[in-house]
Amino acid sequence: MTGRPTTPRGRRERPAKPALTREGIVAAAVAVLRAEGLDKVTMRRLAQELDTGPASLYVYVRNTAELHAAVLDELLGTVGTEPSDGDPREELERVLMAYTTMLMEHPSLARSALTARPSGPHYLNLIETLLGLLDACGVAPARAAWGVDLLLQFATATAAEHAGRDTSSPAEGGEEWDALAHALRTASDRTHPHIAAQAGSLLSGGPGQRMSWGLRALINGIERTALPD
Amino acid sequence: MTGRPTTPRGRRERPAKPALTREGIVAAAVAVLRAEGLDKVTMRRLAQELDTGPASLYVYVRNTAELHAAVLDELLGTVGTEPSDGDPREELERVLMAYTTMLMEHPSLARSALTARPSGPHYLNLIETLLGLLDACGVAPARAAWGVDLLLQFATATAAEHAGRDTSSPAEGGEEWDALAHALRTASDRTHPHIAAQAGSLLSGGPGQRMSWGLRALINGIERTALPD
DNA sequence: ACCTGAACACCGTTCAAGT
DNA sequence: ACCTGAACACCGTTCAAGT
Repeated sequence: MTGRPTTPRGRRERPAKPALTREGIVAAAVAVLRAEGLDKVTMRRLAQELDTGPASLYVYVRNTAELHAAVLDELLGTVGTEPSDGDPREELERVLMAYTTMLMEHPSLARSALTARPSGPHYLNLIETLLGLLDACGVAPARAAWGVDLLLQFATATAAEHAGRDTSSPAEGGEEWDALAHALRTASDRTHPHIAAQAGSLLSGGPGQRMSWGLRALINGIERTALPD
Repeated sequence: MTGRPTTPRGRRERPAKPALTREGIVAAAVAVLRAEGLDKVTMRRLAQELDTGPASLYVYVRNTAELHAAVLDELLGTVGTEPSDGDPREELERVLMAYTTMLMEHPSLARSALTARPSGPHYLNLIETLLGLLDACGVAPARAAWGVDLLLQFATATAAEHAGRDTSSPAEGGEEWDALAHALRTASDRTHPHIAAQAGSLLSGGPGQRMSWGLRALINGIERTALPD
């Protein structure tokens, strides 16, 4: 019974408890996010994963919100931002759809992103890309600058709305939404004539159609609306 | 030492532990929200407030998210929805500003609202009002129906973005935002030419101006963008 | 049916102490 | 400087048992 000494010289037994770094923490966070969702990405859980105590993480990360923002910037690396040669409007739609699709796989991360915006390199690249595309669409630069905010907010919020619906709790979020759908469908045309008349339209369209229409409406609005002096 | 009998007959000693009802729970939740913010509106805290155990609340409320949605619908009662005679565009802006302003006093509630939409009477009234105003602006009914979603999402998300900044933690959220502002200001014009050129515009404007411009852009976009067939 | 105590399985963050 | 154990002050939700 000599096997498996508890303090071996060999470096291969375990990854040998890698030194704690911000990158290591973020990488572990991304792994836990992919495997089990954002609400397992907690200080305590990460500490456990990295074989230390939660207090140690606070040397590298200010708080949970900052950690989530760093995770999002990391995932943003997935969203392609290579320049393209096609119609800039279509490209704009494509990039924002890609961003939204990525966030929809982690809707609770989208929720975080609304409050704690990332400021990492990938997020900057995304902003740069969007400004370039709006410019290519002929939108005045100052409008484009404010417009980027609007577009990113729309994409983020759209993804955030799906939190609770998809991954973690298939029941919960769905029921809230059903409650609203039911209320709209059964609204009295005496007290709520417009709702009663438009119930069909209010509930029509899939998420993709809504998103796509919303983006086009936003872009149309941005290029036509003058900034305040 | 006879004072303060522990089981008095008089009904005035305390409010006599009012019977548990959904309304009572929501009312207590609103009170706690006003006094101490949403993150004190917890099942445990409410139970304590109502002189019972947390388990008892689950008879009337499915979970915390549903409770928060009910609280929001309650607060929506504050947002005036009386018909007006002025310019419908201005009125539209006024109503949505009022909605946003209300939510900004409780930004974390806005965050909840993005996921768990209310479906109570006050929310329905708001939708009805918005549909009416878009109609008065001459927007085609089906576009108005999809547009209401866009407008409410924008207003809610704008309020939600301020969570963490204002009430609870004056430091935290501000620092995240500063990080982005700093990154934009110092972006290299070699790698990020558009950002470098537009840094001023990207960071200009107060929340009120941004909100107002965003609403106008949205309305312009909504009335000009055809629905998919 | 309604209500409850107690338990299960967690959280974020801080701080004094160690190395 | 970096790292840690332990503590403080909480959470949501469920369940078996009572009335």
